[in-house]
Amino acid sequence: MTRKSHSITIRDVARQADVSVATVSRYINRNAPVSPEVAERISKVMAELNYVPHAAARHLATRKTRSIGLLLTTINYDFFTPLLSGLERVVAENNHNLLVATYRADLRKDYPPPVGPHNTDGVVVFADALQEEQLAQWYRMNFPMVLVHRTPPPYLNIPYVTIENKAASRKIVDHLIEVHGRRRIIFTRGLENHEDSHWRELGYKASLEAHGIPYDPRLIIRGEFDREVTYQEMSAFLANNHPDFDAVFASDDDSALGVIRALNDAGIPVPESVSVVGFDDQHFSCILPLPLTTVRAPTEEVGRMAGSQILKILQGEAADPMTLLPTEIVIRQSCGCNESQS
Amino acid sequence: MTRKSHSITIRDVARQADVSVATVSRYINRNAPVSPEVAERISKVMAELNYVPHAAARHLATRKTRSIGLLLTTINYDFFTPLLSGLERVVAENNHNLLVATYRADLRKDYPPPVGPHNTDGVVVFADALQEEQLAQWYRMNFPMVLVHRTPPPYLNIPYVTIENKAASRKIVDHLIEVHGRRRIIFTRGLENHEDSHWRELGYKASLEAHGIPYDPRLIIRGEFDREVTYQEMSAFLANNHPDFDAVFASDDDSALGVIRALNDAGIPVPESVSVVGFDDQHFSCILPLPLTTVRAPTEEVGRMAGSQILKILQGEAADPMTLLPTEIVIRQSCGCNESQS
DNA sequence: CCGGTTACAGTAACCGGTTACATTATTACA
DNA sequence: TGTAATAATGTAACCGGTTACTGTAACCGG
Repeated sequence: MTRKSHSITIRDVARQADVSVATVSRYINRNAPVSPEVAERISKVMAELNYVPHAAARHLATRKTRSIGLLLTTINYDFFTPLLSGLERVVAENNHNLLVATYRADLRKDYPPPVGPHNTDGVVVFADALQEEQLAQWYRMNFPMVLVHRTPPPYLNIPYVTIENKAASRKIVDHLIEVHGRRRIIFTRGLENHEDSHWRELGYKASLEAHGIPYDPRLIIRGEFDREVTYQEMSAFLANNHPDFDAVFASDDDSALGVIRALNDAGIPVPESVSVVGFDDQHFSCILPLPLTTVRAPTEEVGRMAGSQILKILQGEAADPMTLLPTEIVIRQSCGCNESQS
Repeated sequence: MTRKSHSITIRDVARQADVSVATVSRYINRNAPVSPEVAERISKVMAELNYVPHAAARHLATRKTRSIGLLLTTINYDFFTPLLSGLERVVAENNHNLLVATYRADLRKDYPPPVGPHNTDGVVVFADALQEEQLAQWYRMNFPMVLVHRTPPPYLNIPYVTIENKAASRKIVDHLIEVHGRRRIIFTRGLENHEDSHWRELGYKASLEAHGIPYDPRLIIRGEFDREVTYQEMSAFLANNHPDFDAVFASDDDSALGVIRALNDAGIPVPESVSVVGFDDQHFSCILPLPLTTVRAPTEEVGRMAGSQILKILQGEAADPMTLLPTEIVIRQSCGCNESQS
């Protein structure tokens, strides 16, 4: 293994262009005047030598990494594709890099998060990838953060971008009740501690209450935003003698899929006997055999907004404390309607 | 904005623990013996001060960034989720960071790639995110790379991991011909320059030839691995008076979806009149109204292998020049079969 | 008891940039 | 013509780690 030949430094360029390193640096950063002839010379030498400034050296000197971190709990769901895509775009457009990492605060208490002040200028934190204590610590050292799909605790003034969960949830449950006359509605809960799940449940309850339908805890089942888990749980629910029900509000589309499969297995006709609705409007939701009635979540937009907020902070501007993106229900057929809408 | 208070350096730790910075460094890296009492002291001070070593300083000194780059052409397809997920996992398990970036060599000729020797220890390059010239340059300075879904040109000895495209393509076309008696088979080509597409086309041709079916260029239509593009192209094909056909081999599942939609629009019954098959076996392919007959591509495994190969190189071991992951055809219903298989 | 290791620790150079400060030449203006 | 401002550039300290080199003391076999 030959020694790393990428050892062309700014001094090499300086020497060859017969100027000082300071001048080269100035030329590169265009932060001080450089005479045209000298600029020309430097530029030529740089091209010849194929010189690219060493990022770490630059970071060390400027104490900026020009990269922002994204902390996820997992990448395993297609849900994250648009989030990543949106975020990456704006980050790249602003000449920053994106460090993607997964971290489960609950599992890796002993290890520090893989991205943080030591290697990024700021991070975007998804849901509960980080625990409050860590957020608080970074907040104290005012390290730039923005939370997505999570509200900071009241004493931490961290900008966040999330979506309207409760109103839309309420609306979609209203739809089940008002349009389809459903009254015994199951809710498949998302992940523990996951705020989206919490709000969706509140919307569900609000709708029930508004319609004078009593809340029945037996109709709440575990879903964890996971197709398989929901399938298992729903199957188990159906296997034992269970309370009546005539609809399911799944906490996300993946979960809805699990529900539908379990119902199919049990020979229960959907949507005739049981309406099923989801949340997110993932890519697959409109191409299912029974297109899903769900709530459209602007996930890519969440990514973009998170990016632009964190960049704002880095530029010294104030970020919007809260960015709440609107959601809308999209009626397809799994609720029992037969409209076909994109 | 108060000055960045993350200025706790190794010297602070050293002072407070009453040792030299060298000793602290040794303790942190465990690369030289440190007496138990001293270790204890350092450890305590580090915890108290909440010290985290500054990555850039470390990078500069060691000339290692402990991060690896992933260069994609886009993140916009769910296809990338498993790739990312697999790669991130092994990278994280080996205490490295993952820098995700998109880059279209063809579009941004003037800009250097966002990840490279200046900010990573090695990169994983997807398909044609980089042009040959850039690969060659990095190869010359022996910068660690591994290619995914791309074969390096013969004179560049770069490890690559990809999947068996041709054999599987041939097999799936064989299936159309032998089991379903199809003989006029459309191929929706993927992206120009995209090797997968090329090999799949070769498999297609090989099958035709083996069955004595003449190759008809009029049956090749543009698809670009894109649902929408394929839909448009297929619709256009159907709109004008077109040669007969009785099957479509789409270069990927997304494309297959576009095909099916166009056929549905035209009132052509699938799979009765026309068989449609795809490639990749994406998440959605088995939950479609007409479950897709396709080829299972182990994309997550590709991510994992790419990760382990690049890490091997970083550790000075030799990587496998080629990692060819097997694919298998999965028969569902869009070809006309009615087996139901997961 | 002695020469040679080994364990442990400190000093300071170095990684490759940025930038405060200093210097010189040129221009502007009274 | 003299003085101040400005443009263009150089020198060298500094960012925060790592590590080569050095030194001391304890240890080891004979």
